[in-house]
Amino acid sequence: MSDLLAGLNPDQFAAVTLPSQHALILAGAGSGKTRVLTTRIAWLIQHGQANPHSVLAVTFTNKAAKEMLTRLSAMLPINTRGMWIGTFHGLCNRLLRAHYREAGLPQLFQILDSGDQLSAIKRLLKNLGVDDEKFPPRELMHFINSHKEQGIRAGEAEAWDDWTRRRVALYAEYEAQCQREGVVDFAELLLRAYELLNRNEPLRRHYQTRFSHILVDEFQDTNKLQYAWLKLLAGRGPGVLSADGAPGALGAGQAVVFAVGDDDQSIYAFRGAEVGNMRDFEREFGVLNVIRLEQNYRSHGNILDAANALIAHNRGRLGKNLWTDAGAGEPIRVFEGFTDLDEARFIVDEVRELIRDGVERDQIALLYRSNAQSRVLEHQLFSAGVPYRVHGGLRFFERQEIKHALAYLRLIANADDDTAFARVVNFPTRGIGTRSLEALQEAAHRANSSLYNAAASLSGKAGTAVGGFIRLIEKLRSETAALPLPEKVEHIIDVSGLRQHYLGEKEGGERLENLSELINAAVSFLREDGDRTAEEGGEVAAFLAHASLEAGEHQAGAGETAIQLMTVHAAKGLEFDAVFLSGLEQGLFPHENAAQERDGLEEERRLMYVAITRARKRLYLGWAQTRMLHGQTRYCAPSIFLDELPVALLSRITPVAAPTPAYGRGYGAGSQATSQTSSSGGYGQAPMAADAYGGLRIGQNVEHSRFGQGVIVAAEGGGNDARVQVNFGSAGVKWLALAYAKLTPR
DNA sequence: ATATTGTGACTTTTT
DNA sequence: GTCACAATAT
Repeated sequence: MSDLLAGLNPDQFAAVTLPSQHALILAGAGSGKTRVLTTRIAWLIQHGQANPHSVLAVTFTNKAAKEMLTRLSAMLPINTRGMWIGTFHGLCNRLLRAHYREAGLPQLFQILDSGDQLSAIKRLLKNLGVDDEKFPPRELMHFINSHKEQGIRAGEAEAWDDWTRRRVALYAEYEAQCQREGVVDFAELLLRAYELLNRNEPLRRHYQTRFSHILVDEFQDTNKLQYAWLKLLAGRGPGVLSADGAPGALGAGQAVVFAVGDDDQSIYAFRGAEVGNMRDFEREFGVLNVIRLEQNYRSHGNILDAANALIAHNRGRLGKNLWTDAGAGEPIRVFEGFTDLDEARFIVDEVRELIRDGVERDQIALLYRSNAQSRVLEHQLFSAGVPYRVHGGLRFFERQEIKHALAYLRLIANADDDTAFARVVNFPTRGIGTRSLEALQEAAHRANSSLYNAAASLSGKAGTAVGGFIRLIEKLRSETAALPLPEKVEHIIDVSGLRQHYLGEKEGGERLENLSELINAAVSFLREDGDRTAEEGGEVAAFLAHASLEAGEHQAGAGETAIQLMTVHAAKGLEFDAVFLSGLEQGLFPHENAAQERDGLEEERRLMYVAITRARKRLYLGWAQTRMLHGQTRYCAPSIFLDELPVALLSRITPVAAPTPAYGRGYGAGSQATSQTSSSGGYGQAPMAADAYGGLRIGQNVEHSRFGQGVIVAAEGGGNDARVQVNFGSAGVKWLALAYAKLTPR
């Protein structure tokens, strides 16, 4: 009973047992956020403040939602199945399925994932004969989505110039097309659900009365629309997107909102997240309870101190300082490579040492700012024979063979789904080329009908290829009507010719495996979520929604434990014993594009903060003087973030050589006097010992007895093999072995 | 209908 | 440098 609260620290305890009033929990990294959130729900239920039916808890990822459900069922002897715990999109889907008529949707409406949405837009542009040079589909997609995320329909969108007027018109056309086809994209899911509740008063009252407690995870990542949706459900404000609800006492039909978030970990502003929602929430809900969770259970002291010092450079924070009683631990290791290759080599050497010392492979993470950086690391790991796993990239339900199979399933469920139709009319190829397809588009456009209907009415003319396709779909529909979902899927894969197609393909083996896996996915879907299937429009619709909303793991975790490679974004929420952060260079991290964005540097800094706080015991920060980027060698200065870390916490280790101060910002010129920055341990103005590179570094001017004056443009190797490439101007560019050539620094 | 060549982009990303 | 996508050639 009371062991629910056992082991909570005072702040956590306070948060969990707060009275039924709005609350904002500022939960620092590693402060037990999820635990507090779930225990709060359990506590509310246990103390009769709420019952499972009246709780709504919302997260951003399926993973977080699942985690919450698992923990909750471990804490309480209740059935969590019927509870409204899920992602924003998942819950909106549930709402729309339950009230599809009121929402103006067909019962079996389909959900477009971003890939589907993009092809839908491309198709639209083609149909309308719009020049996709002037209106790039991706740009248009972003335009449409960001409007929807602000709650702005095409009819209400403002346009300042011709181009935008045109884009608004296309937005309207796109809305019409989706409506005609009975499909909704991700943003539409939220906007529809919002509008449904907003317009339909009885329905709104129903849900407002039903939910007495609303809990929100990762509140700093909510966008405008999500916040508006929350306000609506909480019974705040008349429902106009921008309107304030009057702060004050709770009335009937108002829910208590418990929001958990960390403004310092807001790293998704680029996709519409509004940290400002936290302040707005505090103000608009008249939040009386703001609790800070600052005790960190993850990292050693030095790591936390570094994180705190770094994030202190941001302005307008809600304020928070992490601490731990775990002790200072090891210093943060800072290393520097001549090239990105050097950096990678060093990392891999160090990784191998860690493994030798008994660190579990999956407790080691290699983090980077952008995906392109993984290449060098992967290469080195591969040659060293260290097993690794790269996160990100194609996910299960995004694979083409899976999308094809699902498109057949979609088409059977909803013949108006043109996206699905276009995907598989000629896959596997059945002689329906571009020409017949254009004729179909034309006919469909004229009749204002779906491609399928156009094809069906056109195919009356003899046994055309198109007719064959229609008959195939009809056949599939009738043959599979009575089959349970997994058999339906299997039958479709066989009869559509997909299996046959991949059987004949050279590299089709993996695709065939994936198709079999899809059947398994259907089986486990029924096993795990089968009970909600009825309220979401039947097995097929529920499964398809599942496929769109939960794109599946990135890759099957193939047995062996492996080093983890991922972007810093992908690492949010995870933790590792040892973390390597590579590419700490100006222009890369912070990324150069961030400089153009409002508060771009601050978001980059938060990203760095997230990266640092992933580490439990050991943290490595690395950078390289030169890096191959876009096929060109770039000369790099160390990241400004390195300068923002207290020198006392760092230990400089330079793998190849300790170079001299030379060029660029951060060294020599300017920063020497104040050089807290790049001095101390290993480099900076410290006198150079004789070493492999003789105190030379890239960008440095040198003199050679025969070639004259030059500048070092590259370096490789170390020790006796150390070589540098020098541009001597008119004398040419030479590689020189340092063991032989006499180079004098200038 | 498929193979080949060319062109351009290229931060981060869940749903 | 390399990937994806599109226009062109076979």
